[in-house]
Amino acid sequence: MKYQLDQDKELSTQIATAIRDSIINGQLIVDQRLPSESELCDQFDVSRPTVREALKRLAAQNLIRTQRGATGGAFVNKLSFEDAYGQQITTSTLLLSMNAVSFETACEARFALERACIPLAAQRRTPDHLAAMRAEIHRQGQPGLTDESFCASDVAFHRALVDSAQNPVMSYQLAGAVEAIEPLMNMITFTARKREKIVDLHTKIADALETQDAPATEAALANLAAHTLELAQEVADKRKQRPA
Amino acid sequence: MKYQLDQDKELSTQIATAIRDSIINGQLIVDQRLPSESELCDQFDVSRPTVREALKRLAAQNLIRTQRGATGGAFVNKLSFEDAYGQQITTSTLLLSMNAVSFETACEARFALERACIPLAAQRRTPDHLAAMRAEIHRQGQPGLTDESFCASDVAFHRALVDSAQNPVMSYQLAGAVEAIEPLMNMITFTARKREKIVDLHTKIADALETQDAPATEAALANLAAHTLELAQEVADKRKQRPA
DNA sequence: CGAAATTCAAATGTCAGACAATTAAATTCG
DNA sequence: CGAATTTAATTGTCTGACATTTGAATTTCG
Repeated sequence: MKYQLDQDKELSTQIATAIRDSIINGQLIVDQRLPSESELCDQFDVSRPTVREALKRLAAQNLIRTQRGATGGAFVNKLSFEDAYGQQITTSTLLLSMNAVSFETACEARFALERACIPLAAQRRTPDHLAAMRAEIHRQGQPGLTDESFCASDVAFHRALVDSAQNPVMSYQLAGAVEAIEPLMNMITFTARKREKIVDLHTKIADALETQDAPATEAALANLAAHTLELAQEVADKRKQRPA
Repeated sequence: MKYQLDQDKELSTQIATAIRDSIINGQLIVDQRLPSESELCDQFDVSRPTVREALKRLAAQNLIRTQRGATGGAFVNKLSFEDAYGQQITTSTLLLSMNAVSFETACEARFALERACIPLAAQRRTPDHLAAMRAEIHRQGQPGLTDESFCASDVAFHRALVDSAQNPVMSYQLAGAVEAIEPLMNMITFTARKREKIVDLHTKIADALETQDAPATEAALANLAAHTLELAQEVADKRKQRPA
């Protein structure tokens, strides 16, 4: 294997990029073992710490895993959907908070994308999915639930909805949109009255999904979207009055 | 700043996690300088190579950037939408190829999510967006275009469509779905006849979007989706006949 | 002979100290 | 005062060593 390195960047970056490219274009396949660290030192003509920094960069992206011991080494990692979910959620959450994305914008994206799942969900939802959704709805009705737990349950409800479309690629793509909004939702205070309303809207969604009525489900989701935006507006208004 | 480290994992992982958490929960804010490497060595009671491996992990996720020199150091990086796009596309592409996701599944996800953009796109699309889409359509009609370039133009067309909804969160979330399918599309041979058909379908989408007719745009997109699946089916059938 | 215990070797994980390169600030000098 | 120089702080890289882990080879013993 011969590597042509870039220029100007740090060595560990160049090496990480070279190896990453080899993985992407298929020269290195899943579960294949990379050369040992000392072999990589020779190949790239750098010291071991530099090689290790490069490998850590790749490990941070779940592109490789390392094992110690006699038959150990660095192996090309099969990126799992689960790993990808996690990365996706972390990145999305940070992206929203660091760029001060408004609740309206995030909400709009979330509900628009979720709507895209409905036709498939109506077609494919299983009793398990419906049960998961109803379980969260029930949880949301429990008194004494903290606002954080209520939001977490809300996210779980929507995740179940998305998963019921039974398309792993969609579930992955939507993970960020569904989860990253949670920190923003956590700024809302959910009174008993508000929770009741949301539980009602969630129930209507689950009911429509159960009858496999896609248009009705879309309509119910649209109602929830509108209601959520109203809640956010209230918070924004209060904040404007007393911008502490 | 006091850190409570996990256990059992490698030191550089623990340190990276601790710092990442500080960034996520807001203890470290954008552009804030982290302690110097030697200070981190003292804080975590590890050697410099170990600290550096941790920092490289964070750098690989665009969470920090480093500068050399007297006033240098590691700084919390503001994760830009652009950076996030890139990560998203890389991850999505690898996810699809490593998990052998079928063209049908990826296609279904892509068109379903893209459909979610239509109502907003119909409302907000600007002449610039329409011009970008028509430019790609024109390109797709050029004779002598390679299949790769044709696919790249197709991706650019869809990206323009998504961007016309003018919601950066949606553009980000869809980046993976729109771009990651390109390697799969590249396995299709686009004859002149097929290209003509696709150009026609693209044109219908652009026309409908121009008149801000959301239902018509959705219908046109659905036609494209159906046609794309047919093409994929052809390829799959051929492959089955002669599974070389 | 066969199985358990031991040893071995290879690989990653960590440490210590040094020097190189870069960069902004401080200092010096015309 | 301004330009050139020096200095100090920081990251980037190298060298070499030792620790730890782990599978495989070897040895030992029933």
